[in-house]
Amino acid sequence: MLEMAEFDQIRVEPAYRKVADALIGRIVDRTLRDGDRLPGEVELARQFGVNRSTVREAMRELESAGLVGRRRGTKRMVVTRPGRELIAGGVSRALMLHDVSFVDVWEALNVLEPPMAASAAARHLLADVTELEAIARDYTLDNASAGRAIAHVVAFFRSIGEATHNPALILAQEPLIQLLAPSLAAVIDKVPQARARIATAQRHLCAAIKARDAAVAQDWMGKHIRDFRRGYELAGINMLLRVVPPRGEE
Amino acid sequence: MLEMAEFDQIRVEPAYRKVADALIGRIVDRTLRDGDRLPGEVELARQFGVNRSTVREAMRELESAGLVGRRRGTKRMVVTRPGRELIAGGVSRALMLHDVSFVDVWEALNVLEPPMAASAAARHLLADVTELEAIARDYTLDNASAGRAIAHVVAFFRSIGEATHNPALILAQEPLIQLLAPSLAAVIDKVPQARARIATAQRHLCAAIKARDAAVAQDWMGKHIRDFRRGYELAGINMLLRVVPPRGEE
DNA sequence: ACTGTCTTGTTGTCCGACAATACTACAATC
DNA sequence: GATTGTAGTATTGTCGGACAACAAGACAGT
Repeated sequence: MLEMAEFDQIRVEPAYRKVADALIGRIVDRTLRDGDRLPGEVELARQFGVNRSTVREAMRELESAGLVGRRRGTKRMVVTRPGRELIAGGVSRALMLHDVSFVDVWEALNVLEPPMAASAAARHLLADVTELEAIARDYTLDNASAGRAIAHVVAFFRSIGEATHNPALILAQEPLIQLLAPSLAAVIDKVPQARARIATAQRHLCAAIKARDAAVAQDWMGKHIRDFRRGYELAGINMLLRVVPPRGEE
Repeated sequence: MLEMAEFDQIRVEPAYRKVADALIGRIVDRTLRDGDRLPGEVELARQFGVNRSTVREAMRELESAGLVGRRRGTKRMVVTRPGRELIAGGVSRALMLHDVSFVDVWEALNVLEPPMAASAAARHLLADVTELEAIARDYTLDNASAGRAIAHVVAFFRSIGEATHNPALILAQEPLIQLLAPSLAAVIDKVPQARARIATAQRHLCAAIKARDAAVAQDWMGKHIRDFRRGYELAGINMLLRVVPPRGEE
């Protein structure tokens, strides 16, 4: 047979995709801005010249991407900017499905967090440090239950993220925390000294960040993260195991 | 008025969300695995006891999350694991909408990439280095057009990511590359020495990674990333500007 | 100032329908 | 034997219309 250059694949996009893309385009190029109310479904169907069902399918796509949403108990859709948790949720789901292991997550945290602490020390505003100290205080006062303790630990990391004022870092950090959090319960209850060591690290981190001492902050965060790894080892958790979804929450 | 503990908000989820959640649950808990063919829409509608339209809306949600998809030119939906580009696309869109700036992206790359190079040096397999060298060669041979040059640069970063064999790092890196790439065109054409410096960095990185010398790899990647920043400065780009979506591609 | 009531617009869900096309099996042709 | 045509079925994409539930106002009654 004669050799011949292959043809490009011809892709036929269904109407609901085109509608979705059109809307996404308008949001990305800021013709539609955060808070704007979208026209109703019938109106959109009229404008695009498609059926309302088609518009609705497109809408579901935008909705799950966090680009549109409803305000509490309201009916009309408004344009929204995708929230951290939503996006990070998608990322952590993807990571789980790609068999990410505990070491993988830990390694990523080990890469990310110390420089983030340094950046927080350099860039934080006054309110950030207040918030951070409040969370550290909450942790020391309310860490009896593993669940509460972890919630505070997670909040502490998030708060350091906020203090960097860098959305890219914040969003990179979030899925890792989400993946780590559920498994921390096992660690924190099996390792007696864990709670105290976390408190110490948080105290030093607060102080270093407040004093804008990036080097010390980075250093203590490094210790902090390495402590987590030691915790896993002491708790006898095989870090090559893949991260699994949290138990059925209902 | 008497003070009284507030009630929890009661949330009424529409049927399409519940259907979507049910399906997502099955995928996340691996009852449905990658490659499995889903039942048809009518069958699903029967099982859930809802209308086909409702199933379809749920489906769009899963589809846009990358959890299901169609193989080229086939009709039935199959379960898929969300691909890097798709997930990263959502993340970079979110970052753009949150007004991430060039410094933000650069800072994140500066945090992430050097340790990734180190990790790649430590963990790579033979094939990884072959691939990496191939890409470096492609770059030196085909960098006349800015577009081609950038494509190779991006591929080089991705390849280093792959060499770490850490999905968490790979997925953290991808949105940053996606955001940086389009703007590199302006840099690479305005800074004469850029192409040569990139080639040098790639050469040293290949060598260090191949020799499993993590320290040197980390070091050169640091130089490489800092070069990008210098490039932006030389090109006179204000790094506090927010990253904008690439021009209309059609 | 608060509480019903009414109207209207919008969304969530259903039903039924049809065209286009993927899939399958089988016959026909070279 | 391998490719190509044919027919029948399953499935998706899209449409039109329908209705209940409910949010948002407007308005009146107390």
